Formats: sequence, C-alpha cells, structure tokens
Amino acid sequence: MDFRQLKHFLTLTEALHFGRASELCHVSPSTLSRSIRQLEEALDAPLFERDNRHVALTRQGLILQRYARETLEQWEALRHTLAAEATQLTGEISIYCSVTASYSFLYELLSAFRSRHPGIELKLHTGDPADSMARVLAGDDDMAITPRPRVPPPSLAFKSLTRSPLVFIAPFTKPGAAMNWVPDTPESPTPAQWKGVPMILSEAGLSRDYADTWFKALGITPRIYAQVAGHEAIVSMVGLGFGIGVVPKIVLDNSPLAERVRILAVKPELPHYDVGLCVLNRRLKSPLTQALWDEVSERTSTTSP
Amino acid sequence: MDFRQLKHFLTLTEALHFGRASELCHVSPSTLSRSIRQLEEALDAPLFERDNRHVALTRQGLILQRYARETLEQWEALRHTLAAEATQLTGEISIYCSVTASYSFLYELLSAFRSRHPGIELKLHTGDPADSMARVLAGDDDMAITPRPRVPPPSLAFKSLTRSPLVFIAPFTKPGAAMNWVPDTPESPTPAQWKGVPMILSEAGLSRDYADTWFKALGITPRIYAQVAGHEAIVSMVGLGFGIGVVPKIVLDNSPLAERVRILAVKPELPHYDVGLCVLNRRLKSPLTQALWDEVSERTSTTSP
DNA sequence: CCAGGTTATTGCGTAAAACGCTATATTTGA
DNA sequence: TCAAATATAGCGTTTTACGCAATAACCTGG
Repeated sequence: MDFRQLKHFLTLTEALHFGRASELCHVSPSTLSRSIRQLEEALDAPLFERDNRHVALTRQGLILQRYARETLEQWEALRHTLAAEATQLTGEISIYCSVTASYSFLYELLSAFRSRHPGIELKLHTGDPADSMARVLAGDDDMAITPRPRVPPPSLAFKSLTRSPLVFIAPFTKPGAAMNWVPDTPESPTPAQWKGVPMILSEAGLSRDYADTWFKALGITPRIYAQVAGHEAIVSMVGLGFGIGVVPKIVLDNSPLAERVRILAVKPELPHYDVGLCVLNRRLKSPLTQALWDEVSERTSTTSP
Repeated sequence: MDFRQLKHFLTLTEALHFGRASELCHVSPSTLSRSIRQLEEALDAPLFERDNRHVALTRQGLILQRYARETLEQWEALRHTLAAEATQLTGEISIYCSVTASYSFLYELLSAFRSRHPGIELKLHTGDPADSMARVLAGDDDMAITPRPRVPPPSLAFKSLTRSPLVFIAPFTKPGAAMNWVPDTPESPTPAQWKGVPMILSEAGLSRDYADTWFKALGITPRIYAQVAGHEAIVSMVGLGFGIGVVPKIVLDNSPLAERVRILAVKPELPHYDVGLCVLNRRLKSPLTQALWDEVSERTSTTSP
C-alpha cells in the first residue's frame, strides 16, 4: 500500500472519470485502473461502482476518502515540520561540568551558543570533574567540561577551552596566628618542610595525579588530611585552616572564599591545567553536538585528538 | 512512500539494531538499510544516527515514529471497519411510491427487508405513480414502485410485486338519490350511456392510458370532469359524487373512503395493473439494491426485462 | 437499426525497481 | 594484533510497474 495509490484514489473520487483522473495523475488510464484495483484488493472492498459510462463512490470508498485525505495531509505536515527542524536546529544537549566552569568561562560560551541556536535546549549537570569523562563514555551526558587527560581514550574528542595554572593554596593568616605547618620557603621545598603538612587533595582526577607526581619528584610522602570530591570543597577546607590544597587557579578566581586563602609561590610549579570540552567521536555526527563543537572552535584554536 | 517502509522503520526504532530488525521484518540487512535510506531521502532528514556499532533515533526519527504508528493503526482500523461493512450491509436506499403502496403490499416487504438488513436505511418518497420511472431515470431515487410500462426503457429493470385489477368506480348512492349520469347497464356500454358521464381520471400514467384506450375502443369521447394526480384523490372525488373514476382496485381496498364508492361491473374489463419495483440496471451492481431485489424475488416470481 | 464515439479494462512486451548474496570498512574487545 | 560484529555498497537476478494496443460495452445521432 503506497501513497501514490492513495493519491490516485483521491483524484478519481474528485473527477469520477478514469480518463480525466488519469491525466491529472500523469499516468495512463490502464495504470490508474490497476492502481484502484490494487487498493480494492488490499482492502478487500469495492471502492467505486463503475461501468464504461459512470463512476460512483461506494460507501467503503467514502470511508477511505476520509482516511486518505488525512493521511496525506499529515504526511505533508510532517515534511514541513522536518524541513523546519532542518532549518533550525532543535533538540537537547546534556553537558557535565564543575560548578566553577558553569559560571565562569562556560557561561559566556553557552550564552553565545544559545542566541545562535535558540531551538537547542542545554541541560547542565554539575559535579566533580574527575567523573566527567566516565559520564561521557557511559553515555550519561552528551558532553563534558574536563581537564585534558594525559592519555585520552581514542573514542573521545577533546577541544581546549581555557588553560589554568594549578596552584597550592594555604589559609590566609593574620599576623600572629599559629599555623606552624605552612612551609617558610615554598620556593625551595624540602622533605622536612613538607612532611608534616596536612594536605587536602582531590580523591581522584588530574589535579590529584599532578600533586602526587610533584611530591614523588621531591621524594616527599605527603600527609593526607582529607581527600575531597570537587575543587570548590578544597578551597573551603583550606580557608577554614585545615591544611594546604591543590586546585586550578580558575577555581580560586571564581570562589567566594578567595580572600580566605593565599596562593603559595611553590617551585617547581605544577603543570598548567588544560580545560576543555570532550565528546564521543561518534556523537560529533549529530548536528547538535557538531554545532556546539563549532562554537568552541570559533573561540579557541583547534586541538584534535 | 510505502507502508512497508514505515513498518521497517518502526521495527528498527524498537530494535535499534539493523541485524535483529531485518530478521523481524523477514528481509536482509541490506534491504532494511536501503528501505531506511529511501525514507530519509523522501523526508530529506536523517532518521537514525548510526555507525557499525550503534543505532540511535534522531529527533526527526522520533517525530516520524509517532506519525508512522498512527497511520498504520488507522489503516488497520480502516480495514476492520470495511470488513465489518462487508459482513453487514449498510447504507441508504431511496424508494419512490404511491401512498397506497407505502402502507399496503410494500409495508410487509420492507418490514421483512429491514429485519434481514438492519444496517440499511430506507427513505420513502411518496407521490404520483406516473412520475415514478422518471425519478429513477433521473437518479432522484434509487428505486420506485411503478406499474409495468407497456414498453419499458432498456436501461430499467422491472420486477413484479403484485397485480391489481383496474376498475371503474361510481359514487355509492342511497336509494332515491338523483345521479342520472351513472350508466344503467355498465356491462353493455353504449356511447349514449357514457357520453355524458363526468369522468375523473389521472392526468397521466398507465391508468389514464388504459382508460383512454377503453373509450377509444368503444368509440366514446369521454367528458373529462377532472384530471387528478394520484389515484387516492380520484377515490375522494368519486366518493363526493363528482363523477366516475378509474383506479387500481388495490387503491380502493386500502382507502378509508371505500364505503363511499362502488365498483361498476363494466365490460369489457380493463387490463390488470402489474405493479412492481423498477431500478436502473447499473444500480443492480450495488449490494444494497441487489439485496432488496433479491428480497422481492423470494416473494414473487421473477420477471426480468 | 447501424455506425461512430467514448470509456474502463485486459494482455503483452519492455523498463524500472527491488532483492539477496558477497565483499568491504570500521569499531570494539580479548 | 586479531577476531567478531555491524551497516553499507556493488552486482546479477527476479519481480513489479508501465504504456500501448486491443476489446467489450454503452450511448447518441443519423
């Protein structure tokens, strides 16, 4: 059963004459006759009473006429809907990111994207950046803001958005406050100075990896006071005086607790933290994710995996 | 665009796997792939995002899914509706007849027909039998109760229902009433007896034809007092004493004025009046009219044109 | 009554479309 | 690195659709 047959049928219901209807359909009369016959067989019902002089619609034909009109109208409506969707991108992208990212660099990016593609809905899920890639790989989110991994999985595409130094932070102390575990000369670290320092680090993720590497390079076994999920929480605990932490400077710049902590001028410096957007390679085929990918490209230089 | 493609599409939306969907559709994977491609081309929109490992529905695909479900469901509903209609005849037959016919022999016929075919609606239009064939020929009514014409038009089919004598009727008079124009010896008609008789005849139709023929055969020029449309009106005027009329006996038998008139034992007798059902030959192809035609056959012997 | 015109359908040969099989490219997991 | 799984493209064969020509039936006009 084929739309062309429905169109032939409707034309004949209007013309009630095989010759004229066949002309309107741009087929021969015999083709039209067969088309109608096929419909009648598909439905096992006579649609027209006809002889070589008269064509009249049967009651069954009248019922099919209603159905045929509606179905073809809805098909046309569907095509228009899909054409409109092709013109304007619509749909939903879910993005996983940290709280800091959500109201710092990402805010401006997504604002520009929203005004360019008003039909696209963005769903932000905030959480620990250490979980970001896992969520994308598992398909829980379409995209994530994540630090660039040292060895990216081959199925992921990564594009840089910004770079941030990774810094050691200590509590900001008034003169005379008693906090004797803060190293006197952080620019010249020694095991003796750092072995008693209560460290507040991420549970997992790149900042934790870089901190571990830093200590190992200096032959220091750090005293871990707390392992925390999320850099914002590290800023809080350091500000409360519990210890020293390692966070991306951007997190500090965007924290309301920034005046409660100070950056230590630690040498050697930790590597810069490359923050960007990651997505499954195969998801880049989707016009939606492709559009956001392009938006990022226009703002930064491309870093393809 | 073809229902088979819609079915393939729906199966793939459920399986989200070309191999399994192609099995469910009883086609090869390459056929299914092409079927989906054809739909995508017809709609100029991607319906699935897919690679050799994943198949995901696009937003456009979701829209088509809704349409496809509805359209195929409605098609099945339509088939069931038409199947039900084929089992039980439904529709409308319009019948033209005289008032007498409507509550005499036709009443019982149509009662039986109605209980056999409750889905068929009957529309009765009453009027002068002289108009009955014209109405059928013009398509104003599907069928008509009519006297058998002497030369039936070739496009009409006629089937007898009943026969009725055609009779002369005079006013029923009490002894001593003064009505000197009623012939003394109607069994021996003479021009002298009948020339002064005020005749009340149909304007047209068979009863008029037969009356004219009767008078002509006796060399009588009748004095026409009135030409009336409908036999029932003739009975009324004769009962009121205006003259002598010619009507089918069945009309008299079914008239509330029967006791106001008497039948004259006129010789030679007028021909019997063969009353039946007439219909356009081509209308007999319709299951409805065919059903009523069969009902008449079962009650009477067939008289085909 | 007959001939001509009109109309829907059927049969036939040709063209177009559909199909399954096989090969291919790609991805993933062990 | 290799094997398995998967969607797609190419090819030859089969099936379906199509227009042309013929046919049967009906109606009209001479």
